[in-house]
Amino acid sequence: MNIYNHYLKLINNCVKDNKKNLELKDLNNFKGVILENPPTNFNYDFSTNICLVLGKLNKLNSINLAKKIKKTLEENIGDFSEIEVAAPGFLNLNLSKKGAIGSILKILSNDNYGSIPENKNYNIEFVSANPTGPLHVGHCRGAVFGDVLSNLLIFNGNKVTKEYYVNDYGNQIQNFLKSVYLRIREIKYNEKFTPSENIYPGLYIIEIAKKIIKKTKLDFNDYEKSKSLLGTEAIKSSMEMIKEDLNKLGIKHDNFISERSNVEKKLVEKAIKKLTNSNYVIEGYLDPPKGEESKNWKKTKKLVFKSSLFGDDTNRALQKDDGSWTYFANDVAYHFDKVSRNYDYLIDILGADHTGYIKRITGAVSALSETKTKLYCKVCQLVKLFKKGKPFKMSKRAGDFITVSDLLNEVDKDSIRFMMLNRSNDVEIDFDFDKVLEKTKENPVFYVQYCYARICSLFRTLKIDLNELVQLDQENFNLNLYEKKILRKIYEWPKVINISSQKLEPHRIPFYLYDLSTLFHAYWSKGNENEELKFISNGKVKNKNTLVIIKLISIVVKNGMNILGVSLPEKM
RNA sequence: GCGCCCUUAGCUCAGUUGGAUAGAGCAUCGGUUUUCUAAACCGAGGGUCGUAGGUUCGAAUCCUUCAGGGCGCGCCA
Repeated sequence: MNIYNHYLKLINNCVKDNKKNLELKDLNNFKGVILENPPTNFNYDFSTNICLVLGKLNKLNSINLAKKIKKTLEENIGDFSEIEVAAPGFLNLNLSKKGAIGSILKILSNDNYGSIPENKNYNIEFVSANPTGPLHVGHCRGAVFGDVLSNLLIFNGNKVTKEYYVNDYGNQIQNFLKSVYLRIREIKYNEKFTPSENIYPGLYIIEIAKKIIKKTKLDFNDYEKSKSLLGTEAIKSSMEMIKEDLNKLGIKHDNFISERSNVEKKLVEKAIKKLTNSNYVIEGYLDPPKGEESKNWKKTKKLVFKSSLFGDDTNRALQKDDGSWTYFANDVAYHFDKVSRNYDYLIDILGADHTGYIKRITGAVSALSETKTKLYCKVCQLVKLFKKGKPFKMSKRAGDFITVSDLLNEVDKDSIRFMMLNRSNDVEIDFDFDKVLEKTKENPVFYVQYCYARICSLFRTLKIDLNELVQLDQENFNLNLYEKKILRKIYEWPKVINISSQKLEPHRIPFYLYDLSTLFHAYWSKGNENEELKFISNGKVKNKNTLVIIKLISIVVKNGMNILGVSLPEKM
């Protein structure tokens, strides 16, 4: 239920019906006409630019047109109590008692107020961290982002498959397995472990090694012979760590797709065959890489994807020199698999360092699906850690990077989730440990949670179940300024959801919830200054309608926090 | 050199898909509590929306130029 859309339609239809009287020839399907919340100091429920848009289209003076449309609306729509013409041709409108009651009842009658049913089928791939160790903070942002985006899309009635692509194939995995092997030798045979360029120094490898020693009876005297078992056990053990961390963050994927098994299923060949048939893949040569001089580059003939057709700088190799598949080739195969599973949309959540990858992979999806499936790539920028205002460095080489579990030891899940979303994904986050731990207004999570806790406390005092239906007092319906402001904010909620899901930008939700909470806290505090504005007197609510407005806040806050996956304590 | 992202108050950032007098938080200064939870509220100051053009009734938002910052630019994943 979107109140703006409801009244916009009503207004548009009314104008259409009175087209002749209004001397309008061209309506252009009301393109660009909007109804929205006016700037706060105007004290109107809605404002519309209809006269500006139609005036321009029909070469009429906007103010004169506005005066006429005002009259027409007053004669035909009973829901407005007041319509103001404002320069340069805006119409500001206030809902009548009947109109306001109608909107409130509509909101109350809808369990998922704000939801805009789309009924599409999405696949969203996120995290997909290499199974070579635990998650670090960098993964955390994409993880939360993907999860919340999924929640948002589900809230809008879509089917969403949350997927993790397990990169259990390729050189990084080989390095990882070698590292585990060396650690096993260290423990079992007291061999000195010396980190080198391709060997992972991280101490977590020791834990994995211990686990594998305990679990198997192999002697680990020959790397080649141990490799297959190492492969399954070490990767399994990594994935367990990763899943545990995700679980602590409240994230659960539906599918884990293995790169290795895609390769073994010959999916790569199938995908490439399709692309070859449609002439997107050719056998050819690539130019040497730009940027830095590379030492080992050789010009060899190989299979190449024509990603330059899709705006990429250059075509991309599908094979390495030795003829084996590149990471990209395997990823093309994976996306071919996704395309063939018939989703309406694919979404990939990427880290900032993968920006350059977008054109080739969206190109591949476009080619593989014959432009039927659209892939959206969303990039999350870096998270910079701060402690007591100072940057908190982590070095991957030394293996002392900060893991998600380190983070979770200090900061609770709710704060992490909220903070990771309290920025646009295009902007770097300064994540300050100390600020997140604060229980003040400076920490937005607590501020919103506190708002809900206060509402719960209010209902507790009144001995009314927050989940019960609260009746409006229609006879004495009269909202004060605070309530009107809150109600106007409540009207905005479906719009926030709409834009967030259309632009795949969930960060709008925490900002909105914060604003809504501010209005509530302000209203609440008025009771301290003025006894009249207290909600309760002698254990009973003074005005049922106030209670309904507060109930509306609780509905929206609850829906919003559910999407964010942040808990809402009833008492704080 | 090329591609993507960013540039809005002293600091960190929003900005409703082109609308009215550009908004929050922090910081600074000043005020509010025998409470329906002060973990809160109220007030004040603070802006050439990076630059220069263009599009139009109207631009922080769209187009172009330039400047500054970040990320990326193997057949690594």
